[in-house]
Amino acid sequence: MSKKINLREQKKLEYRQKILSAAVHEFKERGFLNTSVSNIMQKADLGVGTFYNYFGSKEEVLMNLVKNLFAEVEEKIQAQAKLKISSIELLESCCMHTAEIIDENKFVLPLLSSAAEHSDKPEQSPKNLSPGFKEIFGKIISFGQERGQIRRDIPTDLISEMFHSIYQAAAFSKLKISFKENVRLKVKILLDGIALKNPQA
Amino acid sequence: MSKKINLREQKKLEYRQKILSAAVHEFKERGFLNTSVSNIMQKADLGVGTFYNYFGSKEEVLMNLVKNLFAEVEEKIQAQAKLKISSIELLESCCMHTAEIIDENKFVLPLLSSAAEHSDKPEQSPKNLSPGFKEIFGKIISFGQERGQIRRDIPTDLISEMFHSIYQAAAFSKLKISFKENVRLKVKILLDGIALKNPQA
Amino acid sequence: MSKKINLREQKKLEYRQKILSAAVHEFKERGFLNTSVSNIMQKADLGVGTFYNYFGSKEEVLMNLVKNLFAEVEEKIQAQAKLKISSIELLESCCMHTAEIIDENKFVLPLLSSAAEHSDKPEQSPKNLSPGFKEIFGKIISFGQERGQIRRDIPTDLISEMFHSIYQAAAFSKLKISFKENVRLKVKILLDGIALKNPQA
Amino acid sequence: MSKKINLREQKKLEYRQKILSAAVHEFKERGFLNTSVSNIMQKADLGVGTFYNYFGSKEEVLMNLVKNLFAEVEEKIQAQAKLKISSIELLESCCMHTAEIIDENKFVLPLLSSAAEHSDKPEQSPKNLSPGFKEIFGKIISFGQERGQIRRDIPTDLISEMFHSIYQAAAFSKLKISFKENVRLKVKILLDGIALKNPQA
DNA sequence: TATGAATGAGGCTTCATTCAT
DNA sequence: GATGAATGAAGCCTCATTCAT
Repeated sequence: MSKKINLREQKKLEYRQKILSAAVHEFKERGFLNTSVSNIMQKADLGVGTFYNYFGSKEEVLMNLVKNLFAEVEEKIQAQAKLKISSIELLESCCMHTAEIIDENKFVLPLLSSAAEHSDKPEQSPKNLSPGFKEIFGKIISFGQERGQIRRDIPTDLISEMFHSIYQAAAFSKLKISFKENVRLKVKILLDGIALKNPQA
Repeated sequence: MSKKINLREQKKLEYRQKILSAAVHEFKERGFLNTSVSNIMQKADLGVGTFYNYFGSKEEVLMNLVKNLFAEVEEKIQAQAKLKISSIELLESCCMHTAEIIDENKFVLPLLSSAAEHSDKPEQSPKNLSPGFKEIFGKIISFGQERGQIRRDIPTDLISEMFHSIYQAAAFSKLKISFKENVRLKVKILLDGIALKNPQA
Repeated sequence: MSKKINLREQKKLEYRQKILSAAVHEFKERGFLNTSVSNIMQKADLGVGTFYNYFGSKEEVLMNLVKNLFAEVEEKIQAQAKLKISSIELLESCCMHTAEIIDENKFVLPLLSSAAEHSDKPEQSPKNLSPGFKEIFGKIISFGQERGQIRRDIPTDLISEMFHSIYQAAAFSKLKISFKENVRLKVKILLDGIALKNPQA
Repeated sequence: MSKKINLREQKKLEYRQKILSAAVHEFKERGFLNTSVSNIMQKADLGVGTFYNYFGSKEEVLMNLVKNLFAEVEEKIQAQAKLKISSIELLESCCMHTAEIIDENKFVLPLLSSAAEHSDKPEQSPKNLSPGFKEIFGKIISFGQERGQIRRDIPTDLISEMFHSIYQAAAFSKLKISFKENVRLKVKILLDGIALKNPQA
């Protein structure tokens, strides 16, 4: 009995994963908007109807992917935060870890900024997840501001937004350098722009 | 005869303008994706079919709008460039002028980064216009780098890209401050990040 | 120019009529619920999309049909009302005229009572038209009550509802007699049930 | 062994009942058409597939419910029939008992007149059960006609049909009075319309 | 026998594009 | 050249029914 259930559950998980993978593949290949549920399920080698046993809509799939991404990012950052380094150094290191994770999932980024436009169901918009992104960096920044390592004449949110936009821009860059290098250099500028050279005692 | 032709030409221009204006209005109101050709032509008080005498697709309209915008931006910047100020000061002033123009046409911005996704005809993507944007800033930056006013350890393109992304991010910001103020503060950081404090002789 | 418009308008009317006719045919044949927009347009020999140039939904088509029916009924009744006869006689004669009209359009009747259940768009429910039906009879009845020709111990609305239900029931009757005869006999009973034998002076 | 079978039989009955109850609940709550097999089985806390071990379709469930209802109505009427009262009085009393039962199960009524429409399997239509309803009243009426208490110029079936339609109409009435009061008043009219005042010897 | 996930037909609707006038 | 109705592909989603476990 329990075996039976396990088998089923396992199959379910497997299918769910199959759909997610197919979705990622299609999103990467055709972009979110040009991907239809039918596309995804064809790739997944499953019936269209099956999709709706797992997700309510294409948007929901995306949200899932984004959520996972954020979870991963956050985890990495938590680990970094334990090290005894300056906020500036922490930000730099976090940025690079984040870049690494996003590098593998760049297709979600265009959506963070544009999906809102497409949907009649704003409550499902991935944009709602984006704050999570900024909050993480926001904490580090405001801590740095408190400790006098980061300038205080610019609102924390705004700085946070700049970090965020670096990923966006890098994801779409047509420059020849890699995503990660792109991020690295921009982060360098940004950190130079916000760091206080003579930290207050 | 020539007069008749002129009249016709004029009419054509007039219609074209009507369509462009209607498109701007609708894009602002409903967003690019939620605007249909029919929407535009209704607003323009013209037949749907007429649209296709002037443009090949909605995307093409957008491209036109973006082109015009860039022309306007460039003009402003050319004027600034004649003043005898440092590259940093020039960039700052150009950024604010640009912000002013974009502030009125924010609807094009989401498209600069995401429209590529929507279209089966990538050759028509507005993305192809985006370089124009960066080139303008690129010139100022590289001039500043030559004159030792701007750091040289970061490729010009990359810095240029950062300026670009500031507009993107500001256009979508949910922070309470205005678009222009948002841009102003970020430009401040960015300039601090790229300026060489002790210009080389 | 005006001719051109006329031609178009004519074509439009013709198509509209074509759709309505096809709808009636299909509704009769398969019932409202089992009829799809696609069914209708196939019968009408027109593209599916065309349907939406004329009507917003299947429900709207139905409403149109019902509206027309009511208009016809009302017209007949107005004519009768001018005759100098007792309310009872007037009701009888109106009922028969109504029966005649409905006889040709019985397929709408099931819908008057059941369509409400099917629709997520209650505001479009044909039920909202039904009142019109009862109001017409209501006026005659209440006038008869005032004049002492019809019993006053039963609310006008309720009597009105009974008339209405006679059509419903007759439309679905499996008895061998004709729709009109069915109505005639029931009306007879109903009138006997509501008539005051000795009209008050 | 026989015990085991009994247990199994019992379980089967229990499940069947569970499904029927769940169906009633859902039909009441969402209407017949908006209720899916899945809805019912969820409410019944059973697997969807199980449904098909007991019933062939949603329609079949409805038929069962209607059958039960009729059985209940008939039982009440049989009891009444034993009293020594006139056919008119008997009808009145039966009508009110019937009203009471139906009041609790109004959801079946729309279906008596419209369900036929929903199904591709007309042989399963609940309409086929409706006669049962009329037969019961038919007996009383024809007996009354024989005894000279009810007019003979109208076919028994037709009068019977009128009784039937009273329930239909009352179930859907939008008037403020209660279902039972609605029925009571209409029955009053109907009885006045069919009663012979001076019963023939 | 119970289960419930998979299935795909089928319904609705939108809209870019064509084409007869 | 302007018009706007016709078109049908394409997307979304629901749900009765099947079938492997």
